[in-house]
Amino acid sequence: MGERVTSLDVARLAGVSRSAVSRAFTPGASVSKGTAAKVRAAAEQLGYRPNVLARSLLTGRSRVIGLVVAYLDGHFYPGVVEKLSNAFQAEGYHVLIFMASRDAGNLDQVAREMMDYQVDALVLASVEMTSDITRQCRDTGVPVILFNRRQEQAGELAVVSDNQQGGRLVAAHFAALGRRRIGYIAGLDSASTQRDREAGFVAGLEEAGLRLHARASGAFRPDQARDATVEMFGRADRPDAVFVASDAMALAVMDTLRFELGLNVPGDVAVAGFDDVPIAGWPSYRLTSVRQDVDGMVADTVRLTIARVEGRPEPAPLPRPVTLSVRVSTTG
Amino acid sequence: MGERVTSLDVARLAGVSRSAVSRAFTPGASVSKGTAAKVRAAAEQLGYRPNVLARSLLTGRSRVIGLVVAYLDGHFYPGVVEKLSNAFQAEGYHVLIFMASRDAGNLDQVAREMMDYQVDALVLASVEMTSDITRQCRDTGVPVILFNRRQEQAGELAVVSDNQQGGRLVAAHFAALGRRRIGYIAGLDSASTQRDREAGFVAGLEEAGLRLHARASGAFRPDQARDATVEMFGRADRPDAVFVASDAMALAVMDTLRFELGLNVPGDVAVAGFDDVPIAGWPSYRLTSVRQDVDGMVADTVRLTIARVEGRPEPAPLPRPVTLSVRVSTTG
DNA sequence: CTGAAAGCGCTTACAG
DNA sequence: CTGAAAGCGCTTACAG
Repeated sequence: MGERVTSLDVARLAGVSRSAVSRAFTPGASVSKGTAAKVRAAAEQLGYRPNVLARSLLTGRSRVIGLVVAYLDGHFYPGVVEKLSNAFQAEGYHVLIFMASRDAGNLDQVAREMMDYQVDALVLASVEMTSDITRQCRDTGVPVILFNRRQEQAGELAVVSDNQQGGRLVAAHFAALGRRRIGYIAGLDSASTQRDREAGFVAGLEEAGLRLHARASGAFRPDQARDATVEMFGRADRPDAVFVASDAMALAVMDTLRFELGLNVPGDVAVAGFDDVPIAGWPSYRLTSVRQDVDGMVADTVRLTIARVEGRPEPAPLPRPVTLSVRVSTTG
Repeated sequence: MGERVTSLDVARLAGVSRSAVSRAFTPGASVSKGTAAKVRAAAEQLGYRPNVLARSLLTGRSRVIGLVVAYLDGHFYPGVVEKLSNAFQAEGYHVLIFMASRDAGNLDQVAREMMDYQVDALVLASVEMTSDITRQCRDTGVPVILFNRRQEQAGELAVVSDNQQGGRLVAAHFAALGRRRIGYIAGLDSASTQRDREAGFVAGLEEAGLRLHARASGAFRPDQARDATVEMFGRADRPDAVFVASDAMALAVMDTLRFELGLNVPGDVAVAGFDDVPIAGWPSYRLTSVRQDVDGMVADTVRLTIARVEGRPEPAPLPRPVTLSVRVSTTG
């Protein structure tokens, strides 16, 4: 180990006190130009950098945000993690990432461990059960922000898209295309995204004088979406359009329709998804999909999180508008 | 904020000293059963958990590993991040994630910030320039482990696949299929993965009495891979087989060949990639690809990292063997 | 503007 | 096995 350089070493070399060193590294602290310059020179020479842990112990602020994610394989959350990290970094915060197992069985332990690290706030993305974890954090006074999930419970801060509007857009699109036998492949019902997307979709169908013709659940899993597709399209009166609650499932649904069931998309079936992940635009798929404003959601999340960490009573942002990326999978 | 519960609060309630509380939370410390039980009961009642920051300050160990990644959109690294996080969590470590921008321009700053957080080690994945960062860390005595990258410089610890062997496998496969006009679409030459894959591929061709017919660079970017494909296959004497240095590019190459150039895969051109990402197996692609043993690499990385953190002189592991997942894109 | 002193919450020799 | 004391590296009122 290289000998750890402390503020005292710098102070001695610069001929000032430890307080002065600390001030020289604190933006806006009252320190004369000369002192600051001497400190900076000495610090440079010794390779000194303040120990963030020691600072955190004093200030009670770690400038670390705990980010809990469960799925990194659905093509949606990797981009989210990247953008959240970058955005927090730009604000002088850093991200401690915790993987929750898919069944959320270890969520309590994860929550405790994050608290142990004195994170300033917790951002939960792609996590199913959040009641326990949020209660724990509230007791400790650590703000919790849900990303892409609402929680009915009072007092939860959530950043979401207008998922209902997304469902409604797809319904209107299907209706305008003249499709009549409409199917829906759902995500996990424990997720507000699933419930909102379906509610909006069904409402949109009703507005167009239509109703749901078939429904199955793919639980946000490609393999289960495949099974749901086989079952839904193996029946006599199969749908001529299907809305799938996420692209991760919708891509599997397209593959199943085309390669297993020999159906033409969109000739036999129009397919629409949700998230507009990069692959949706690839030539092999050209999947019509509801696009979330991820950049906007990330910006809202960072602003909301930092406000809460700093004790400002920033209100939860409005749901972000979504748009429909119309592609060949519905229009031919 | 909920009042912070400290070890002193617990000590008072349990009628013991702070030392006893500390020992009750330190596995293997000498403390009587009775005392430990009293402490545990009091801690439970107060909701006490030790402050990891304070402990780190004393012990000089944060049990935090800094993970630097640049690309989270190539379908390969998200799985890596997930597996690394899980594996470190299982060993009682946690992962502070830092996004390096693609051009690595902010790598120095990222390195400094990680040091500020007193990470116990640094794992660098998908990072191009690593010389500065590794030197900085060596000065501080923080171990640096490269994931999926070698560095020629002495003393670097790297965990890699046998990339040369991967290239060789593809060459032998193409030769066995009777392909003669062989193309290669390269990644960034600054990456050892690129250089090793190409070297192995060329060596394998030579062993089969073949040589490279065409070469272009896609720089590990799908869009540049598309351009390279258009150029390589727009010429008269186009290849009848092409090896692409990563699946992220290979999938784009397949799309370009089929949908832009109207070529049949593998009828006109056999295509092989590297990484065997999940999409490679999807019905729309069925891409032959070199599979890396990611689980093995992760295990090596965690073992190596922890050994170094604990001061044990674990040697760098051998390159992990790779296998070829043969699919329709080469065999029809 | 500057320094001495106290203290953040914990662990660890040191005695007993 | 147990407790009192020192100290990890820093910041922050408090005087000056």
